[in-house]
Order: sequence, then structure tokens, then C-alpha cells
Amino acid sequence: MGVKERRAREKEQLRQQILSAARELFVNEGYENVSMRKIANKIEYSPTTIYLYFKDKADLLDSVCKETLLNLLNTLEQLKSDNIDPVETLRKSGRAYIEFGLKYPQDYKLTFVIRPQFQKGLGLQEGSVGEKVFDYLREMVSECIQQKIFRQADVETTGQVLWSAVHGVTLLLIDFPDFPWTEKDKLVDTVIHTTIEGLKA
Amino acid sequence: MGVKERRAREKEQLRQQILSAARELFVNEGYENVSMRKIANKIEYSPTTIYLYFKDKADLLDSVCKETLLNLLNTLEQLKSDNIDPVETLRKSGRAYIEFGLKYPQDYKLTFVIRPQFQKGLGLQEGSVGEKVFDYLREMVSECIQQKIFRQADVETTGQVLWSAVHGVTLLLIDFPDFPWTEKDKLVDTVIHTTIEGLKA
DNA sequence: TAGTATACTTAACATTGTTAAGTAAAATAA
DNA sequence: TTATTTTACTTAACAATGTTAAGTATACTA
Repeated sequence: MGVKERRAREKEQLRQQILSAARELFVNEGYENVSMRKIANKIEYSPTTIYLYFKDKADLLDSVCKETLLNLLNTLEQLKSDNIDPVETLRKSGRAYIEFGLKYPQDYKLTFVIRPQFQKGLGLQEGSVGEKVFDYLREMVSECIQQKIFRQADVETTGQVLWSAVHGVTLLLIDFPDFPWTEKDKLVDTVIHTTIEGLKA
Repeated sequence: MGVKERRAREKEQLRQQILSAARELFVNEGYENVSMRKIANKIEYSPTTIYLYFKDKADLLDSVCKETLLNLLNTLEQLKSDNIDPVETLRKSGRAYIEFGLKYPQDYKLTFVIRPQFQKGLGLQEGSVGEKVFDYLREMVSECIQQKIFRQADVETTGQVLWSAVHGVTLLLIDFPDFPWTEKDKLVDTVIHTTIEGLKA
């Protein structure tokens, strides 16, 4: 009965092949500039084969996005154990969050800008990866508040302010790549530093 | 010699008709879901007529966004004369910016998220309205720096940090209306307050 | 060895942005 | 007035898109 298993393995392999071809194209050329035929060409299958593995183009992007969001969560979780100082962890997490957005701008925009527009109703879905990311943020903020580092005692508001800052700078850097920004690392650091200092004061 | 003038007036009228039909459709159905034919149907002209008035679909989007930015600029300019304290002006401007985005969420997203996605390469063009909006921000920041209110002397970076904060919270409030946000005015005020305090410290 | 399920392809559809060529009507010139 | 040019618009067509229905080999099962 190993036949079924082997077949399943082969299917999964092709699914992954499609997924990574799609990711590469989406990231390099932008979602709307990538056609199903282009992806098909890359993996040397007919365009319709993709539809045997994914419902449609949006589903393909969804899957790509979910994968990379899991990556973000992983990256963040790793930082937590590294550090003891909660403020330093927060700083590093903010930087990691922004870097993630800049590394996978298509995925980031899909998740945090495009999808909410068309998937109205749900803020962050119950048990979704996005929710887990915000839970992570909550934890770190709690730590800072417990240690009396932050002025305000309101975990929610504080977390939302931090999210606003990193979300804003991430999207601006993605969407206006030709704006005369301050050197990227300096801008990112200043945004994070300013927000944290503002919360302390 | 009134013929030319009348004709010019008529052309301008149709141009405006196209523009407002496009805005309505873009705002209600999303840029990608609006075809040139749909716009043409709405104004009861053939699709190709639009191309006599606008270079292509992106140009149409550009023009729609330009109008939006002019509205925003007007709103902001009005605030400037009211106040003397530069920090208070900055605070009010930030609030006005966010409120504008929340009042016209689709227009805001069209201008600051969708357009850059489809019209790549636009930094902020020389003499563009977008540039004027940022110039306005620059002026206010300069004032704060001159009066030694802000720690850092770098006008550009400081402005970009402020823009990140207001842009971020605006988009989050628009895109995740069902997220358990802190009460809106409190969140907005906290974002602005935190950022400004962070710049002072 | 015959039949069935699986995995993939070919061909086609409707729709998209955009261009080239054509057509009436209006303005100008004789 | 009549002929000619300009203007404003339309018709028809192009190539490319996402997607579906139908067809075809091959691999597996009995």
C-alpha cells in the first residue's frame, strides 16, 4: 500500500514547486504582473495544472503568504528567548517585523492591506497567524509595563501604538521606494527608538 | 472667437465627467475591478473616448488621486494660520491627516497604497501635490527644531517618523475595522502624543 | 489483460487595456 | 452657399489575462 503514499508525496512535491515558483515571481515582479501562464512556464507544466493544486490565483497568493507569515512568527519567537531585557527584545522585534515586510512586500501587503479590504468583517481571524503575531506583541508590551518601563499601564493601546509605527514605516518604504528617504536602517531605528522613548517618558 | 472657448469648456466638462465616474467606481469597486469599458458605460461614451482625455488607466488613477491630495492639502493649510505654537499645530495636523484618511478611506487607500503599487517609480514628483503635502510637514517640523523643541536636528528623518506614525494608524483603523481597537480618538491622540514626546525626549 | 482512476494537456471563453482606422458633424475658407 | 479641413467620437481588432470544460495518455487495480 505504499503506492498511495508515494503518490501523495509526489503531489505534495509539485505543490511545493508551484508554491516556490509563485513566490519567486510574486516577490520579483509583483502579484499583478505575474500571470498563471508565467508560473506554469517556470515549472514546465501547463497553466491549468496549477488549478489542480490551488483554487485560483488568490488562493495561490494566500498560501504563499501564510507560509511567510509563519516565517515571521518563527523569527520573532526566536528573538524572545535570546534576550532578557524586554525593551531590547521589543526593539529587535520591531526591526525584525519591518525587515520581514521589506523582504516580502507582496505578502505583507496582501496580508495587512489587500486581504482585509476584500475579506471584510474579520479583524484578525480567530487562531490566525496574524493574531498570534499580535499576541506576541502583547506579551512583550506586558513585560515592559510590569517592569514599570512604560508610563502607561494600558497594554492594548501601547501595543497598538507600536504596531502603528512599524506598520506605517514598513508600508511607506514599500510603496514609495523612490521617495528620498533617510537611509533605511537609520529611519527604521529612529522610528522604533522614538516610539519607545515616547512610551517611556 | 468664443467658439474655441466654448469647445474648451465642453471638453473640460467631459473630462470632469470621466474623472468623477472613475472616482466613484474606483472607490466603490476597487481599482483593479474597474475596467475602462465600465467607466465608459457609466458616462455613456465609447471606451476609447477616455483615451482622448487620459493617457491610460494609470493616468486616470493619477488624476483622481491628485484631486484627493489637493483636498488634503487644503484641509491642512487651513490649520496652519490658526495656531502659533508649532507643536500644537503639528498635533492638530496629525489629527487632521488621520481624520481625513478615516473620512475618505477608499480615497486614502487609492492614493497612498493602490496608486504606488500600479504607478511605480513615483517618488514624490517635482511640484506634485504629494510633495507639497510633505513640504507642509517639513515646515512644521523645521519650526519645532528651530525652537529647540525636538531633540534631533534632522528635519527629513523627523518628518518621516511622524508620517510613519500617522500613516500606520490610519491604515490599520481603515483595514481592520473589527479589530478590538482602543477607542478611536484615544488611540489617535496616543499615537500622536507618543511620537511627539519621543521626538522631544 | 481489461477496466478505472489519476494527472496532466489542449482548446476555448469571456474580459481586459489599448491602438489603428474609420466616420459623422462642426468650423473654417472659398 | 459650397468645399475643405478639424474636431470629437466610434467601430473593430489585437494580444494577454484568469479560468473552465473536455479530452488523453499513463499508472494503478482487479
